[in-house]
Amino acid sequence: MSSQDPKQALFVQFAAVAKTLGHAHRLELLEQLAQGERSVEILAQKTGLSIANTSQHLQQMRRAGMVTARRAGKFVHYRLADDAVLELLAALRHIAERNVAEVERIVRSYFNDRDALEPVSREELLQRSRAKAVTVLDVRPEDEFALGHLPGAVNIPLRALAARLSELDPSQDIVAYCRGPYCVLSYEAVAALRALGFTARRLEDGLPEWRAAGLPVIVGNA
Amino acid sequence: MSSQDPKQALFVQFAAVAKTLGHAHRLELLEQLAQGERSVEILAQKTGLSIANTSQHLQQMRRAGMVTARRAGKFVHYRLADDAVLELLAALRHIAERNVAEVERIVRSYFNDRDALEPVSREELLQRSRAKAVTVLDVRPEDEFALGHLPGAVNIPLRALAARLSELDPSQDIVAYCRGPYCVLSYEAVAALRALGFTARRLEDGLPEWRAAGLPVIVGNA
DNA sequence: TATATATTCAATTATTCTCTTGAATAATGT
DNA sequence: ACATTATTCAAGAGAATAATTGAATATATA
Repeated sequence: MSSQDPKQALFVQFAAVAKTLGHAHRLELLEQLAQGERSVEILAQKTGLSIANTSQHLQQMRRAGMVTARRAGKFVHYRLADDAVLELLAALRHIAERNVAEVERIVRSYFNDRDALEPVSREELLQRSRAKAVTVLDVRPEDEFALGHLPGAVNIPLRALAARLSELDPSQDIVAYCRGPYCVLSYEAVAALRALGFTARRLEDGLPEWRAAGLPVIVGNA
Repeated sequence: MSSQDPKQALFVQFAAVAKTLGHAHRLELLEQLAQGERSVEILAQKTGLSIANTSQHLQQMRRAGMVTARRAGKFVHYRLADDAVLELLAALRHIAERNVAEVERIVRSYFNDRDALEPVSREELLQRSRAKAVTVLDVRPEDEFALGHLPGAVNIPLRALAARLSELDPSQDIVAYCRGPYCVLSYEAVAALRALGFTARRLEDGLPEWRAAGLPVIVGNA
């Protein structure tokens, strides 16, 4: 299979890895896997794909070394193979943000409209959180929260937010976070909370990036 | 074009950028562009692709925001759009090296055989080069050297090495470099020089990574 | 051992991508 | 204006990929 030129042979391999990122469904699966280890069934349910389709995409990513699989009883659990996957995704985002007009348009028209404020940096949140000077709000679904979350975070999924406002202290600043840079949940949450008079901002990025930065995470049971 | 869900719309865009890396020819074009700005014709010649095919691949990368083009007279010069492209390529390499068996096999069977020694780090080379305690040898073709090279480097393309040994001081250590991590030129050069009794090692990575690290580069005229 | 469940495999169809060819465009020089 | 050169465009054949379906495999439970 490998050509005479080893560099060519390597480029073919690298291209195969890159090809794996070249599909929106797979990027969405990777965003889910960045939250933690998950079974095929749950991934299919979260993404709205069929089980067979989900399985095929996962296997393709496994062949490319992007994810690994582990069998536990009836279930096969997938996870990211490497922290470099997050770096790869971050670099992909940077290029698209800075050089693709359509991406700038989407980000401006949707995300900037909803939150003109700078996000809170991880360092700032860490300090304020240790000083108990802030409410850390995780707006992801319960199961993702259970898989791992920020120390001291309160979990109110976006869909339940309106019904559970009483759990939030109106006198304290709120910092909301969710799955990652373009997860809409925290944007929606912050917009809703501000409209209700709360002082709310978003954390930069999400849990996977917090974890990748080596900051403390409360790890739950799969 | 963009779906209701802005995240989905962004994933489609990110996937389009990634798809662009999913072809060995385009990775090779990017390696060339990492040396500096180049015209379509020269890129076609360096890669052995037809002009039309080269042009199409370049335009695809331009649409994805990976490269930019600039017209100068009859020629259109392409260059990398962003330093993040190098980061993206580095992350791609890391994942493939660490998780794809075939890549490990190629690297071991070709590159490790040729050079079991650790490469010289950029920092080490910078110090020894300033102290004039080392010969810095650029084994790329003349035109790539002219586009930009390390300070104080001597340019002897690999193909001319055997004929121009007299230009090298046998009493001084040699550090060879070329286009990047898997450019075979410096591996071949080091192997050949060692066989002739020289003390020779490779620089880690190549010129693009040296430049990306913010280290000094002698820039030539395009 | 028989049955249920989670996942993967295999085959099919529709779609997309690659490369080639020849023509079109854009700038230069006569 | 005309020919020349560099690049891009457009169209088509052939190859690769994506999603769907139903069958097959592997594990757990009765």
